[in-house]
Amino acid sequence: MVVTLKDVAERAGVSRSAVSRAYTEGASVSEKTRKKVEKASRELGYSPSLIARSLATNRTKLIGLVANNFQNPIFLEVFDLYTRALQERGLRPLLVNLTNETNPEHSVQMLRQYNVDGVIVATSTLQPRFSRAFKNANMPVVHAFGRFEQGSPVHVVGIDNLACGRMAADTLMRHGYKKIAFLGGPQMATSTQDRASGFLSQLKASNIEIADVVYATAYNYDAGQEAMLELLGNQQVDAIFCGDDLICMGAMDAARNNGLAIPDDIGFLGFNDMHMSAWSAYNLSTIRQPTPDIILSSIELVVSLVDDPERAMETRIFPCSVVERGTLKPLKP
Amino acid sequence: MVVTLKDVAERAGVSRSAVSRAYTEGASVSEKTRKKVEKASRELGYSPSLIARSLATNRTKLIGLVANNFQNPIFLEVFDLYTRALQERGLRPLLVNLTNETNPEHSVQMLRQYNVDGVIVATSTLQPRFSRAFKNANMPVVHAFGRFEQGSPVHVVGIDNLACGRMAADTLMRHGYKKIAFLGGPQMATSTQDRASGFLSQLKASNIEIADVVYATAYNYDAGQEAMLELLGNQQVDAIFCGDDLICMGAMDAARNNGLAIPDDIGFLGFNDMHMSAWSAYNLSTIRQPTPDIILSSIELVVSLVDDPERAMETRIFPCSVVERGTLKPLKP
DNA sequence: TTGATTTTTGCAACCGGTTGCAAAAAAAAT
DNA sequence: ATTTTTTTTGCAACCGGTTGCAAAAATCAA
Repeated sequence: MVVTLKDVAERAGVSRSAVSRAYTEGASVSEKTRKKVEKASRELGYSPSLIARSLATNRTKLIGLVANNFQNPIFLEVFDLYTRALQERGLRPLLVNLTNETNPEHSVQMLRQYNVDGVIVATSTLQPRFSRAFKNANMPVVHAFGRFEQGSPVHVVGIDNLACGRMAADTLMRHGYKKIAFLGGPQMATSTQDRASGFLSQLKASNIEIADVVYATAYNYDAGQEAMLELLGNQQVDAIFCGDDLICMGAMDAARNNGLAIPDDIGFLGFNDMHMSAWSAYNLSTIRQPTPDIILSSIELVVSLVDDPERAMETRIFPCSVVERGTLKPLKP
Repeated sequence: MVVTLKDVAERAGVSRSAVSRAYTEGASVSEKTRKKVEKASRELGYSPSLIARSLATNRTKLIGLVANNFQNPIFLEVFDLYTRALQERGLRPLLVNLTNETNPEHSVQMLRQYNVDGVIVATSTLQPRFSRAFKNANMPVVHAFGRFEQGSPVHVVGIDNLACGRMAADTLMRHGYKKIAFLGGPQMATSTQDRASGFLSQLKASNIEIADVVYATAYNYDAGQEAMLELLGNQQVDAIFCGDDLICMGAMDAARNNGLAIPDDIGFLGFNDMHMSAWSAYNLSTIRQPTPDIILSSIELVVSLVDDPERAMETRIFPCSVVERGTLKPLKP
């Protein structure tokens, strides 16, 4: 039924090892036998079984891609980049959806059963105990979009959320806003905490008192809308820094539904610069996170970790930048 | 280093077969040895290797999930549902990104190397030769969101796009529109062709002449916007049926940017009912595709195909429905 | 031509499980 | 207590590859 190494070997009149070697980069085979093997396998339509190879080599070419937010379109961009970049390197993503999962052991189990070569945790909202659990199970793990901190037990590739918070504060002040609020993502997410803390400290440093701080319950549109309604119930504000573009869109729609004009009555600054932020219905000024850089770098890192698990702990931080669009009033001259 | 069957067997004082059987549903083991095995593997932290099991059983529990559109957020909803539903059944999705891929053999290669148990092609824009190539490579394959047609060589789960096109026409006429245009997705997609053809035939049956027909070059926002600009250059229309919600949003924004009010100057009817369609910035009237039903059904089908590859060819069609929101003027009384 | 050196090859064991088969043990029937 | 039947167990082969090692073949040097 299915063509195996043995069939090819017989047809080519060589040993099984010879066939195996013909398919192994840098193995010791003469040009003559390689040609014979190639011919035979072409005629038979042979393609080697990665499963069998995995068993022998203890390498599966599978990378666990762990995510827990399938509501935010930014993650479609993330998956797109990951799948393509992994594919190009001959690796395959094994997608693990941790929405509503609370027990790290389950996920460890899943990934270990498939013997993944490495794990990339691609989210900023998963509790650190998950990546730590993978680490403890002896898998090479990289936390992409994770928190940047000293002495982290896992490799991190991401951004400096504190610096980004400060950048957001500077941007709003530069645009002349005074009554500034923060509308963050879920409060237990480290990204939210850091963005908030950088933002608040920078305002304080300029002697501007924060007008309000609210947190959305999730990184999605509905939660943004709800949080904005809560905020509107409080005192007047003239600008809001949102912890995420999607949340920001929810907030903007809530503001408009309450008769507020953007940016005349109220300014918005988002975070991420997802594709949709450029849509004219939002035209969102935002802080861009260099997603492709983070993704590529996290792949490089996890790949190198496979060959050298004891590699020195590393955190790679990429700079963010402000993207000016239409949700902030023009700069003071 | 890693705990194997043998280690557990030794510790439990039984044979390797006994351990294997303890982990196999319905195998012949006494309660006593099962307990011994459980205890030993708990103490050792054993978890069986699916790779090794796959080699022996010729079942990998991997399902190839083939997609080619990572720009349309509807696919994030699709991935979410697939990953969770597969996960619940002890299966894992192997995500294959076919953006820009033109050679079916490449994808066949990939999936065969990993010995996937089955393949779900989840897209309406992939050329049929791809799913046929999988089929020819002897993999159980289901085309979700595929074209419904007699004598299809692969199993299909989806909707009747012709009927949906007619439903769209009826809806627009019911709302009193007369100068109606069609703004489709890519013209070579079967879904586009069928929606167009059902739509046009139904208008003709009511003696309404179609005002214009244009096609977006991709199922995404930018393409929708461009196509709308093209359409605006032609004669006046008062309502548009778009072949996809995302395209529709692009078109709506283009219309608004040209000073048109929705639905007073121009009405829009979308397709899919993605989450975003309910956002107040669009509040899109649309035709709902029962995505969860299609996904669950396609999983059931591919799973049953694994055990019975010769199963009679089947096409499962789910009904669509109209979701009335705010982009069509109110019904005539 | 002969001997030394390098390259290529095949054997056989191994990766970590599953499973058909026959023997052993347990349970039921006589 | 003995025989028959049923259940449980271990042996050994197998799934489809890889790889260390020693033998064989090819190449080079003298």
